[in-house]
Amino acid sequence: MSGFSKVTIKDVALKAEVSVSTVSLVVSGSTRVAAKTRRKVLAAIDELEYIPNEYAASLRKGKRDVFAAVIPDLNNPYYIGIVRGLRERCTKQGIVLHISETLHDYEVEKTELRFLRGVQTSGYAFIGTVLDDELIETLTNCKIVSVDKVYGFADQYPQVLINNRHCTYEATTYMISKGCKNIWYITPPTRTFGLEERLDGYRSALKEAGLDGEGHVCVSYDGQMNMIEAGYIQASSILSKTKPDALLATSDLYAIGAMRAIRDKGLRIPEDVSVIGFDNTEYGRYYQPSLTTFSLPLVRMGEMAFEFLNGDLDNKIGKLRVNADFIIRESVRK
Amino acid sequence: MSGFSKVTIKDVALKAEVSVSTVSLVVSGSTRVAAKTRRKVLAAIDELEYIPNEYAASLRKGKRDVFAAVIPDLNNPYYIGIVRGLRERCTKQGIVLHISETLHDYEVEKTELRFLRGVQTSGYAFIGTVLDDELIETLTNCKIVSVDKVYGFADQYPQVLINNRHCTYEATTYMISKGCKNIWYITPPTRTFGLEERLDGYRSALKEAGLDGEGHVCVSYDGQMNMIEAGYIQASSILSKTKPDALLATSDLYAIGAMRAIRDKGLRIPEDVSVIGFDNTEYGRYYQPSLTTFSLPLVRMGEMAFEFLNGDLDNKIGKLRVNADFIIRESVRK
DNA sequence: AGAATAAATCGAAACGTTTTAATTATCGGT
DNA sequence: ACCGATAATTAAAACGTTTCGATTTATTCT
Repeated sequence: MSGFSKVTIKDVALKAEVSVSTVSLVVSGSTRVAAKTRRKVLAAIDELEYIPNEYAASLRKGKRDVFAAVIPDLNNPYYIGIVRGLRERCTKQGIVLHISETLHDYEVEKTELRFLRGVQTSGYAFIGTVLDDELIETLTNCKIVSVDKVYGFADQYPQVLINNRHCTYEATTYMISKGCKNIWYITPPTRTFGLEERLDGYRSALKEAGLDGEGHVCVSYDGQMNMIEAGYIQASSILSKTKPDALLATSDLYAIGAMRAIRDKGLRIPEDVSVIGFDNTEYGRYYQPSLTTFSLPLVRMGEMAFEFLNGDLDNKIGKLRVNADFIIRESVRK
Repeated sequence: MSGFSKVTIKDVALKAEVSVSTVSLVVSGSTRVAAKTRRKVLAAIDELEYIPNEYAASLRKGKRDVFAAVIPDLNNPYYIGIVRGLRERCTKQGIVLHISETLHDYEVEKTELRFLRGVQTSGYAFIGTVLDDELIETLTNCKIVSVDKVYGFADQYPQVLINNRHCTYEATTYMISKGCKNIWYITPPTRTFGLEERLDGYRSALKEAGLDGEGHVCVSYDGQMNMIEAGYIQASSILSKTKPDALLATSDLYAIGAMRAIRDKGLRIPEDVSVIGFDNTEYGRYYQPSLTTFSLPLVRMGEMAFEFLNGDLDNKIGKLRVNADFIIRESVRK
């Protein structure tokens, strides 16, 4: 625990018999300081265990490089993958990444955003987050990128998106090709652009095959964080009113809940009902039967978000599409 | 996006026709300012969209209340639950919680810790993290608490622990009572105190029952982050060399991997082999068969960690035990 | 060797707050 | 209507850096 260290740059300067400015130069790795003095300073720093005060530095510099990853839920492996890509690049560049879990709670969003603005956060990655316009508008002097999902006036900001429409289209036609006729779709309320697209892909495929998809959507309730449970509830509700032979879910987590619901009804997967998820989680992969799903390049998506925030992709203000791979496993009938 | 706002306290003071100090007083919610002036200031703040600069404030105040949650892996629901309890309390108190994911990577640990010291982090919660002595020693002027697991000289710091020994003992005797005889235990390397205790509980139960437990441990490799896969690999290796009738795992995630391995061998759960996990994750709950496991008061544990850091539990420097509940479901034979 | 140039170092001013101590305004009691 | 006390306000110093421009020291070129 030790004492009240509080070693400042001044102490170092004193010990190294050199000016404060020189120490600062050394610390920031400037080249215009003689090797000999640098050594002296470094030695002093080492001995005194000097740690630069971030607050003072950032205050003077006018900003610190802080990026924020705003996600709804730490429990969703989907978000975590993206965050990981973001974080790796951040630490590589000495940028601090602050992770904000909002739980879709307005109060939390507000306080987190307040803090983030206070520390002059220069880059915000909103991941699967729908933010109040009012809240978004308070963000000034910074870069914003939206990953996969999207808030109200999102078109003002760059987005990294997956080929949503194509995925659900492919999944649905795949099921149809295996003989499924009564295909239901489990999704949260589609207030977001990405989810809208997914729904659209699903419907198009049904329509093309001459099947009716209008009623075959089951929306889980808003703000539901316990996703597996939500999937269970939604699937149960479907099963109680009809006899589907296929379920398509916008998340592996929904799918896992759904599979359990199917089993609880005494039905078999995939013989009686086929299931397809989304995200290629470890959970789906090791479930029994293993889950057919889409694999998203999550880490890469996080990296792309970083590149936007970091100005590497500067002028390309627009959507950046990323491909999801269809992973065929055991949960759809042969 | 807008311009270069950069509204400072000075601007507010100017607009409200009042001194800088008064604005500061208002912002910090002091009572010694007249209602009339307060209104004026508040109006100015509102109009100018003033956001206090955290850096300046913290620099002046000497510290900001920042706590850190250091965890190895964001993908483990176990850690996330604890973090959530911690975070809730933090935001309630206006304390910022910085989440550090280390992936057990020394370099990451070092840079994260460096940043955290720079922002004068006053409380560190190490969750499931084994930190280098050298690294820990650099932490000064702050509170430290260790949750569930423990590093080298941990006894200097308070810990919140679960009743590990009791859990594994109970799980093992339970399996024995159901007729299991060849019970294996899947655990990561037991460098940590908590895991040591768990192993001990398992061994005691076996010994008491006159069974040999010495060889019946399967250690997954170090630093393995993909826990389900690790469980799968370890269980496969067990199954290839012997014919266990029960598997006990230190995490639901290991157990899920193990269950899949068992199935892949053509064996049934629980008829051929029983499985018990740890942590009571959603995944285990909805798996088929649902997983018998231990439910930990994760959120409460996070809250307790907070209380230590916040000084609420001040003098009690020691271990704080928390009970885990045995959740009996379908994965153990009747 | 001396002037001109380059390299290394330094002093001091800022960055935007909080806080202490001092100043000014307000109030209750006579 | 005045005094003392209390409430409200303020000026100015400090927090620990970075950075600009200036100064000193070393190097190069004639």
